[in-house]
Amino acid sequence: MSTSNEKKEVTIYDIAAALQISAATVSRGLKNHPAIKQATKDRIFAQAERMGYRFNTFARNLRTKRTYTIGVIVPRLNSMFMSDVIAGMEKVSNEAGYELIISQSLETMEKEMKNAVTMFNNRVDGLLVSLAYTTTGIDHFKRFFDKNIPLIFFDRVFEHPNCPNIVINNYKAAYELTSYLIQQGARRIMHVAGNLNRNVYSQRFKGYRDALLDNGIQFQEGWLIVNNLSAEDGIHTAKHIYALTERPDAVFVANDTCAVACMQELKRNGIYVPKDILVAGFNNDPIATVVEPNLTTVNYRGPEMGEMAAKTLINLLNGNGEQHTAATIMLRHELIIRDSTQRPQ
Amino acid sequence: MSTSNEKKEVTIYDIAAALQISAATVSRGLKNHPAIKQATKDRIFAQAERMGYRFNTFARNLRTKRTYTIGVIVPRLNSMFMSDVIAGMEKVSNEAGYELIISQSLETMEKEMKNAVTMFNNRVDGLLVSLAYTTTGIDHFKRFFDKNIPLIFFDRVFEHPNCPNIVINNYKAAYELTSYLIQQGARRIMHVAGNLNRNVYSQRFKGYRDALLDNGIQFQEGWLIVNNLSAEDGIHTAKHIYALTERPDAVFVANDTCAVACMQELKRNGIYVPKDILVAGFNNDPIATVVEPNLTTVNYRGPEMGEMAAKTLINLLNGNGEQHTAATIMLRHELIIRDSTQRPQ
DNA sequence: TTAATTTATGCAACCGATTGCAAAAAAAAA
DNA sequence: TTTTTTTTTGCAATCGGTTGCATAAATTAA
Repeated sequence: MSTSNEKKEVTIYDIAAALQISAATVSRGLKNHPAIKQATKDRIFAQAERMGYRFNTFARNLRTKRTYTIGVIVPRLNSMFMSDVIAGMEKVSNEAGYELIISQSLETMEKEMKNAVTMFNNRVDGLLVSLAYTTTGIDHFKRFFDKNIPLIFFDRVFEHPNCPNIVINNYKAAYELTSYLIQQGARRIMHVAGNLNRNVYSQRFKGYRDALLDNGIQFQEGWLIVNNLSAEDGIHTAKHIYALTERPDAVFVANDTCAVACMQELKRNGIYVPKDILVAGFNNDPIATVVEPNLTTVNYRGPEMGEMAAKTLINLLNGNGEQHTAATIMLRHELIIRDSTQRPQ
Repeated sequence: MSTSNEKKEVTIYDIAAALQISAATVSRGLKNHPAIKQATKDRIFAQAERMGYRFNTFARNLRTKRTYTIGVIVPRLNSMFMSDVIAGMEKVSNEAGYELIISQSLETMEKEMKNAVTMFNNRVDGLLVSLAYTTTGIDHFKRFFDKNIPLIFFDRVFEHPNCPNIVINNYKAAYELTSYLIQQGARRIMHVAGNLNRNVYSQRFKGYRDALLDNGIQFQEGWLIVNNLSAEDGIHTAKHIYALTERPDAVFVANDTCAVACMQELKRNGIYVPKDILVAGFNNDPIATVVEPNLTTVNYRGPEMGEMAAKTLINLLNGNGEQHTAATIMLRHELIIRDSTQRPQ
């Protein structure tokens, strides 16, 4: 095993012995317990410092059965949005004395299940989850419910009596965006969605469809494309559109990655945006301002979502907010209009 | 405190009692110890399942003084590169029975120091670090050296006798890229670098400078711009270039974000890439293939770097590789030539 | 059938902080 | 000075696996 030239670890017993007091006093002193005289505390801290003491989290966890740790499971870390979300969570958590354990499901239910087990074994006090693409149910979180470990979904959520949800109003955002496209003169509007089992995509689809409906446009089956919203899917979508005899005059894609890829492939095939077709995305990724023309999209602030999720969880953990734990918290979004949907007159 | 309607936790003692055997046997059985008869193991596992037993990590950690946890500190999570790195680390770690604790320094030394303390208190068995932008020294890792906790730097590294480094050959990559620009006919080549205290930027600068030198081009002080390589810095850089009386005919920027922003701002000011000026970046971010023209850059595979870093660390932890722990491991990179540097004839 | 091996299991002392309760010390009241 | 009250501090059991060493059980050899 490991090179074991580490010297013996210093414990509160060592400090107690050196100071001729009891370990109990040291334990209390170190955590600033009011029953300990200031003078004693000072001596304890000084001695701890002098001996190079480090607190043993495990001994405490073993005893208290709490870890002051929050588990986070997200599909992927590599988006500005997720990074922002996590930064927000970290801020709130650290201020409240909690640590974060982060893991990514890489969009598969299988990995998500493994992550859940790991989190469970690491005895996180609570869990913040945004569901993977392929997740079909949430039985893998049952153990958390059984043990009364609070679980909060954010962004990609699941309706469950035990779980508050933190989301944006995907329905409304899609409705607004679609209405805007109609207002720009579009009549044949396609929608590229992700897995409709995920709330974010089903809600966006519904918002889109209802906007059509409310504007007297009959939704046609062929206008809906469901795929994984990857860049490759964007290219496929463009090819599909290109091959249509009756082409759409606008496409609303449920994320920016796919929208951008689609737009570029359309352009390569001589279909220009926004001249020939309007394109809009969702998320406001950095690429949206790089692609030409710049992409119209929906922005929602990640830090806010992360903060809200962490705050809600910590309130639950501290026993506050039991009286009024909201089932769903909706954060605000904003439509960002750029050149990709500005029909030239 | 928390709603405490959780039932009593099941322990190996409960399993032992139910099966009329000793806790020691249960403990060994659960971890598949060869000294336990298969039949006994089967009974143990079945009983554990039946009683809803969950392993207590803390009791083990307390006893073994190992956590099977690896700490990871990175500047930011929100890049494809970092996400890839972490995916690679996770793969190798999980296969070897280790968990990852990930935190981001958000490019500041202050946060990095805090993260280091957290990791230390969480008793990670080892640490994988890529340094923040503003980090000026590594005293905050001294406690790890003192306790003989292995620390490996990757990408943004620091030379230290105790720490293996996992990097790419930034010098060579920059040298090759610059040579290529010269070959394309460029003679007045600017370089936009990040903080020169970070190896990645100083090495890229040196590679650039030596390539000039070796091609008989005299490096001029004004050709070097040092900034934070953000998008805003890219715009500033473009404005700076625009204002020059004697403009460069090529710019080599040390990352893609900044390169792209710079390119776009140049374009807005009527300076066209690659007609008027060649632009190259570094990293091969997704935006490099979205911007027009597509950006020439240097690719290096994150997963490989993550895997290598984790492997090296785990070898150290397991006591292998002590005889030949390399001080520096260099991974391969590749020059990716795209339109932004193709001078039209 | 008995002795020599091999295999399987148990004993019990750890790891280090926590905390209810009791007792000692110090301060205030009588 | 004695008694009462308030502060401080200590005792000791507890959390739940782990593991060296000893012993019992099962197998094999004699």
